[in-house]
This record gives sequence, C-alpha cells and structure tokens, in this order.
Amino acid sequence: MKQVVELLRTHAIQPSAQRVAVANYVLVTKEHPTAEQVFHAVTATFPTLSRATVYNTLHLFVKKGLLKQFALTEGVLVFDPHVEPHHHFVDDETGAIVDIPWDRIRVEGADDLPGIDVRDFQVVVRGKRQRRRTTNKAT
Amino acid sequence: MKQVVELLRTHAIQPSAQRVAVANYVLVTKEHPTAEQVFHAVTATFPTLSRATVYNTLHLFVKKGLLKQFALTEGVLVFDPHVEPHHHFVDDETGAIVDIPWDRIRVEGADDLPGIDVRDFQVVVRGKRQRRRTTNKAT
DNA sequence: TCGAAAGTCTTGACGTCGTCCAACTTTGGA
DNA sequence: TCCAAAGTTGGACGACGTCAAGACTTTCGA
Repeated sequence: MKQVVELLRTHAIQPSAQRVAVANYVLVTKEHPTAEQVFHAVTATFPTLSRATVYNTLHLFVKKGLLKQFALTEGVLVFDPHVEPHHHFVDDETGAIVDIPWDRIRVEGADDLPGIDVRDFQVVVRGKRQRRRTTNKAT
Repeated sequence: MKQVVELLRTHAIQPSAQRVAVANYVLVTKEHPTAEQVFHAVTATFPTLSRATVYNTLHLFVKKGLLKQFALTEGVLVFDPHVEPHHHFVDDETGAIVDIPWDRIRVEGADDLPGIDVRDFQVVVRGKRQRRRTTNKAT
C-alpha cells in the first residue's frame, strides 16, 4: 500500500485515491488483464470509480513506464506490469497469456533490420498447453 | 478473375459473387487490412454487400487456410494473405504492419518450450521507420 | 417442370471496447 | 482563504464484431 504511493511519486504521478486503487491491482497482478478486467476488479472495492478514469490511469501508467501494453489476442489490449523485455506464449484454447523469460529464446537479427529504428521486439508463441504429464496441478 | 474462382473451388468454397468480391481484394492485397477496411474497400464496388457477409467470409477463408489472422496493433484483427511463416514489423508512428522474411531473423528455442505444444511463433518488432538521416534521435 | 432442402445473404438489433467532452470536485500554492 | 490547475465523473458516442430471423438462390430428385 505505502510502497505503491511511493512508486507513483517516484514516477511523477500524483497518488490520488483512484490511481492508488488501480495501481494496487494492476501493478501487483501476475496476469495480463484487459482494461475491462481492471475496471471490474477495481470497482468491486471502489464502486464510484468511472471507466474513463481507469482508461486515463492505465494510459498514464504506460506513458510513465509502469506498464506495458500489448495486443496479442482477439482485439483487446492487455496490460503487463512486467516491463523488462520478455517473450509471450498465448494459449490457443483459453487465450491465456504467459510470460517466457528473455533468456529462454535466442533471437538473432531482429535489432538489425535495414531502414528500421527498432524500439523493442519479442517472440510471440502460439499453441496449447500439454496437460498430460508435467503438471502437478490437475485441471 | 477466373483464378480466384478456381482458388475458392480448390479450397471447397462455393464461389458466390460476394465471396469472389471479397477474395479479389483480400487475397491480392499486400497490406494487412482489418475487417472494416475489407468491408469499405469491397462495398465501394459491391454496395449491397453486408457487413455480416464480410465477417462470415473472412472467417471462412481463415478456416480454409487462405488467410491468417493477427492481433498486433491496438485492438483490431488484421488479415494476412501471406500464410507462410514470417515475422512482422509494426511502425509505432503509423501502425503500419510490414512483413519480415522468415530467414531474416534467426530464433532458437521457441519451439522447444516445456509443457507447450507449439503451433507457430513469430517475432514482432516495434519501432519506427528511418525516413532520412537519424541524427535527431531523442529518447 | 416443379418443389423441397440446403446453402447463402441481408437486415437490424445487440454487446463490448474505448474515446471524448462538459461539468464537477479536489488539491496545492500564493 | 481564494483561485487555478489537476483530477474525476457520467453520459454520449463511434468503431468493431456477433447473432438470429427471414429472404433469397441454387441444387437436385421426382
């Protein structure tokens, strides 16, 4: 709680009650929530929060570097508090998005493309999870 | 466009007038149009074509393997008649999507992830195009 | 030729996602 | 305290996409 306020301040963001509420959800989650998921999750405990404020706040956080924004699945933006470079796996069956550590995949040549100033890149892997072995958690 | 009719037939698709009209745009373009762009482009010459038919037709083409579908930029699906594996570059400034040949980037380890049946993967590169000399590169 | 069945298309309603704007409230500095 | 700036709200709006019902077409057998 306190550390979120500090975090906002160090990023030159006024820690209003609404922003702290959004931050406490979206900066802590391990999921990759959509804006609507953030809206529903936060209004559960902060009912007067408006949709516009959620969108304003998320965009502000992106601009300030607290979040990254992706469009990996069908037509909705997701937000990711994990801002260091990493790759993503998208489960075809559920749409779930899972982080893949940067070192797990080696990429050569992506930052050296003619005529392009590369800002960043990532590998997007699609497929399905194997449920048979390798799980100690039954679904 | 006889060859489009043939192409549809060989993919077990009834070549109705509407489908041929959509195919003549979306299977020929080098762009990565959204469904709405397809709708507007095709209705320009086929005014009675309905939105639902465009969506139905695009999904049918995807199911039959004539198109691929991506969600790379802000919240809209794009369709790509280039169905062989390749990578993509997204221009931050314009949102334009450009194909990158598969051989241009080498990726190791993406198809060997524990617990995942990989269907396909691609590298998504973001940045901006160099228009002239890049002296004034801020950030 | 006729009629039925299957396939295809259209209309219009609907839901979601996201933006915009004008009005209101809160904050912080002088 | 007062005022301006910053932040928030609700509602309207538009883009995107889906769905169901009915109409229209094509096919095909009798």
